[in-house]
Amino acid sequence: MILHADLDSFYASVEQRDDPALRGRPVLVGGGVVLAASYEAKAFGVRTPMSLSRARALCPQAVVVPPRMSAYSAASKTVFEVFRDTTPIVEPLSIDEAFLDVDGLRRIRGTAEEIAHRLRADVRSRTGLPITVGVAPTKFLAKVASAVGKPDGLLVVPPGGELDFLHPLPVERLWGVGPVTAAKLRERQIHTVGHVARIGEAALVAMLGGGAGRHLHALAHNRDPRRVETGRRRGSIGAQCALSRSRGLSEIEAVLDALVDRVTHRMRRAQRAGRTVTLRLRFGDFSRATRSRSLLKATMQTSAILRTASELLHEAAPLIAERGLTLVGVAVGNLDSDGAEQLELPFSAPRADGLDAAVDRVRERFGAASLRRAAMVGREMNPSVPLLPD
DNA sequence: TCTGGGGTCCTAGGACCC
DNA sequence: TCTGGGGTCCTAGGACCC
Repeated sequence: MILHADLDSFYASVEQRDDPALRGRPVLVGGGVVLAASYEAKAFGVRTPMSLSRARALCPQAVVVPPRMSAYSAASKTVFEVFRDTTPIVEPLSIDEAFLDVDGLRRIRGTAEEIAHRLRADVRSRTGLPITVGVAPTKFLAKVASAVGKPDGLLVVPPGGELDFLHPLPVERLWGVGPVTAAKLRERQIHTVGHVARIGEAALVAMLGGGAGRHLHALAHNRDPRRVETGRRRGSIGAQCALSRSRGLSEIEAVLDALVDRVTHRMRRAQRAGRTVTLRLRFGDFSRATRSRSLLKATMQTSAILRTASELLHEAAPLIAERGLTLVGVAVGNLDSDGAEQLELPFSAPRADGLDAAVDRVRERFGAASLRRAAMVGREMNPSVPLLPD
């Protein structure tokens, strides 16, 4: 059985924990937008992400507090310690939720339900925060169960009872159904998960495309073979900033400079180098665009990443002049996947067999594309390195 | 419903390679 | 000289998640 553990209104709960005056009252955490709302505020229809002005209109008596990210990080750290004390197989999903695999613990720790019960009590006593746990045979169903069990609850879907639980739920409960897909389904009078399960895979594929169609068909039948995976690493690190008024290119460059600085600082702290720089843009009409470029070699150097981001920005200048910019962001991806670490590996091994054998090893291990890249990197660092025959 | 900041995954075409 | 099938990588966009 799999547990999905999800803290309730995480940021708002931390605020209520740390300031007794906020307990029992509607609390909104946010700046321009609601990042979290306490259950007292949700009762008035406040949701995330909703503009703060609209949230105040719905719930005038709400207390608004600015976010304190360091407090939330600290609370999250303690919660994940409780998770890892429960089972070594923990897969974090975000700052406030994770999957836990408790198969194999039965003889020492009891049934999944007993473990979940204790987990909730441990989180409560060690952090003072409410948490909801869903228990089910699959990841997907455990996540649905925790959503249905909120707030401060425990919901177990017993083996054999999966479809009875799942089929009456609205289609929006399916993982991967957002506003666009929900609208397409509702257009065809499909409102429940049970209905999705009945209409057949071919019809879903025709409606939503191959990937999404097969995915939803499988979930609606509770077919989800994914294991709880430990040790997953992020694929990208980024930062972005909404712009309240239109600015000239030089002002945007200054913002970009600060964003790149933030990103590379985080990359160095995480010891990750990246090879693909992506510039994210959002315009006055809320349309979006991305521009990206892959470097020859993974880097975490501010200068190299800023230079690339700046080039991309100038290439997008006509688009920005035409539509006006409301958000700029930068992300670095391809983290450590194909960069310096791998390219250096075959050459650092002791070798008496010379360059040709090393070239063969690189080709065999990483493919021709990496070999070309290695050759280019080599020439960049030392132009006297001969060009390799392919 | 007038929209923050951090991410993931999928699709699709074109370049290039064997 | 022309052709094909299979594969990787790059770029861009889009939907979705918390």
